[in-house]
Amino acid sequence: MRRMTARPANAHQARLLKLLRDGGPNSRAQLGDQVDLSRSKLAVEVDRLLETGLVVADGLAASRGGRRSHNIRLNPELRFLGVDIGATSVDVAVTNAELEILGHLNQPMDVREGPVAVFEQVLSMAAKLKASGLAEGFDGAGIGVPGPVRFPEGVPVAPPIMPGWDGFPVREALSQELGCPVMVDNDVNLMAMGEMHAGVARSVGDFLCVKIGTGIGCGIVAGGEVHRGATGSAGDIGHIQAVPDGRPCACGNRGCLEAHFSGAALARDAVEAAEQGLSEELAGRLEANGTLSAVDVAAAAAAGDATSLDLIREGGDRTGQVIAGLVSFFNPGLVVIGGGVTGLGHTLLAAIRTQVYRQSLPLATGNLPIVLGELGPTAGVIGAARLISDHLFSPA
Amino acid sequence: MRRMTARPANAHQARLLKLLRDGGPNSRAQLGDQVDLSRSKLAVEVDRLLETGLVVADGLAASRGGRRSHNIRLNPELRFLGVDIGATSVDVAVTNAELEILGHLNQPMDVREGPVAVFEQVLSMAAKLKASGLAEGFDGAGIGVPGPVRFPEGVPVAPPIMPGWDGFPVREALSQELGCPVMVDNDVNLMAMGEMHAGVARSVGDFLCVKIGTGIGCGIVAGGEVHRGATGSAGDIGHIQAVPDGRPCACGNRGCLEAHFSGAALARDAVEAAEQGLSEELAGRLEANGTLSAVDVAAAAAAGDATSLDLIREGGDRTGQVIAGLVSFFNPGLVVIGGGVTGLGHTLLAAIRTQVYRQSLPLATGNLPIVLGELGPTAGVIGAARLISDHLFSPA
DNA sequence: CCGGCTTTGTCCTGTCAGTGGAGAAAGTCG
DNA sequence: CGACTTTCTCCACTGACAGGACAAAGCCGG
Repeated sequence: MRRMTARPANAHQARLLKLLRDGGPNSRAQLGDQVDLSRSKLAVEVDRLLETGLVVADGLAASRGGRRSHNIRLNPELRFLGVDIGATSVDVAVTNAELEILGHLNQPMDVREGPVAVFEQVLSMAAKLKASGLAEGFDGAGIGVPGPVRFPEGVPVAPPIMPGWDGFPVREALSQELGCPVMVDNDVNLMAMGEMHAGVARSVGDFLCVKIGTGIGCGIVAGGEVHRGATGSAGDIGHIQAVPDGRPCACGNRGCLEAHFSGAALARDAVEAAEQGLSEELAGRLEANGTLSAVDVAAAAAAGDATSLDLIREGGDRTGQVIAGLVSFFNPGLVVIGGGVTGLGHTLLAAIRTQVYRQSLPLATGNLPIVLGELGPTAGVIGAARLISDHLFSPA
Repeated sequence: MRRMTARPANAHQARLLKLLRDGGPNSRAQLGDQVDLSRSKLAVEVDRLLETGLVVADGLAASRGGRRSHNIRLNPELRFLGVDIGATSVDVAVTNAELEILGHLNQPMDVREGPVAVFEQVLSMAAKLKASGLAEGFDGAGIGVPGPVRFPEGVPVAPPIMPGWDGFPVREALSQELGCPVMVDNDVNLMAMGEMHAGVARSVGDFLCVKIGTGIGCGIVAGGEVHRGATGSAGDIGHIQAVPDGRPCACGNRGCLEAHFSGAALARDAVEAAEQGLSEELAGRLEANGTLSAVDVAAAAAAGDATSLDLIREGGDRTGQVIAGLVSFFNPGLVVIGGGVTGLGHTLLAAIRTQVYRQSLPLATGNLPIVLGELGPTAGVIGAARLISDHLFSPA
């Protein structure tokens, strides 16, 4: 199949495409109910969309007591590629135009190997997905990187944990390789978009999405729009001071949140605890694997290891204190916790909640749910697909 | 004169009104350059606005080498009332439709006297402004209160420092008394709007406006729009923890920013220092007045008093630490410092800057101006007038 | 099988917003 | 006084859109 190149010609068409994406197949009449256009005008726009091939009419729906309606849906052959580059792994997924995941691959990989090596990996994963028959090509791709991005250009800027990526033209390079439009964003923003599209944050206008993985970041959604900040570094909360004169951080300061709690910090603390003989559980795991990760701590905690539970609780306290400040400041309607360490589950969540509810003002916390993300590792790739679909489903 | 009741009939008219408000008088041709409409269409819309009386054509401009143009301007008889209720004083100003202040009154008053007493005061000040011939009536009023507001209804909610105001229908009551439309917002948000309209934040899309007065608050502007949060309490940063296990705060917690630095905290610390004999300068002033305020500390500091300078510096450090976190989180393009304690001037500013530049990431601070507000005590009333004019200059 | 009823989709006409060109009005300048 | 410029007005043409009439296609009960 030849890839789609059409874009909606006007705001009406854009609106219709997004309704079909978010609400699934619909009859013309159902669309008319949602879009405040006359039936005639609607019919015209739908016909034009049918001509472009962006949507198709396949078959008739069951009757509801009258003439049967045509099923209007997004072209089922459209394919988006969602790429989520984490600090230590790469996720690549194919979705249809309704952003349903058709195939998903995950591969451990260190971003610090640089853009060239990572791109090679991403492309080979995309090729594998294609080879398995899920796609013949891609109509668009979204990609998230673990650092600040100059959004309009799709270029990472001054990323602390990914040297070598600074200024690398991610958007342009990937667009060239894949032969389709590409949008680039920070991975945390994409997670927020994912949860907003298909996760816990559906229909919430203002929320925060805290991602705790190798580092810590926070997606900010205000009025339904992702807030990226003046230089694309909004949400970079890993280096907010959590502990005065605390642990030294890679950034040069002391007491940064990330230095006290994150996947990396937790692993480090666990190794320390094991070596000091504080926990047999952790020591055993360290001996077995030669190293420890957040997953080990989670497992040890699940097995009742007190030291691990303490580590998690303490980290949750630190994180909760910082989030409490952000809640006072931003007054979100929802806080989503996600990322690798969500395996720590309810021990972590309880600690965070306690701190936030204790420290923030009642008005801000009165009706504030603090919940785990619903989509887990797929939030990023869904958000990435959503990013590019938002772009392609807007008037050119 | 009968008050204006007309509103723009469509988006074009709204756009034109705002251009005239922000850019002053213009010819039809100049308007046409800014609005992307054909001359004919523009002429039609301008004529309709002339019919409504919202704008007037008074006289001809000097020729620029051809036919002289008509001066189109907002009706110079339009009057807005801007009200800024602070914790300890009330500001009331009259503006024309271009939001220029025609008259401004300030009166000390404690908000805790409750809405009835404060309203009486506001109305008498408004009456005095009318009596002095500045206005025959008001076409709209904006009012800021020092606490969270449920914005759509214009009702304060759970305001910590203004008991008795909770749920009081400010908008409705004032609208009834003045006989014109009224909008209500948090005072800090209005300060931000004021600085955005006519102050240092002109043409900045994302910025923070920290107001340090009796308490501390922060106006948040994202994408040119004020962010009010899920329950209207966004920007309430006074109770973010600045010092672990620090001073007890009225809110029940310890170490809140406001407990360590604010007009009230500074006065308290100054009295303490004077009583402990740490500063002759302050002790002298305390003896003279029987009390000390932030103004005294500012004066003492200006006179070189080391203790006062230390107090200011320490407060600036605390505030700077909190702002540093907010800068990392929000990544603003500008930080404005305003409110009563800006009399502390550059000592304060320097301390804040030092902390922010030291603690926030380079990308977020690289090109981040941290400046004092330009409008001083008029920021609030200008912002209030702007609020209601934004409302009235939008299609009904 | 037929006629009333419902729902869906199509067609057509009238209205209104908006464009762009012609030209009138009112200047400047040499 | 005439050539040129700028501003504003008028008018005819286009296209977006609403809303009603109507056709198509189903249901159901008799």
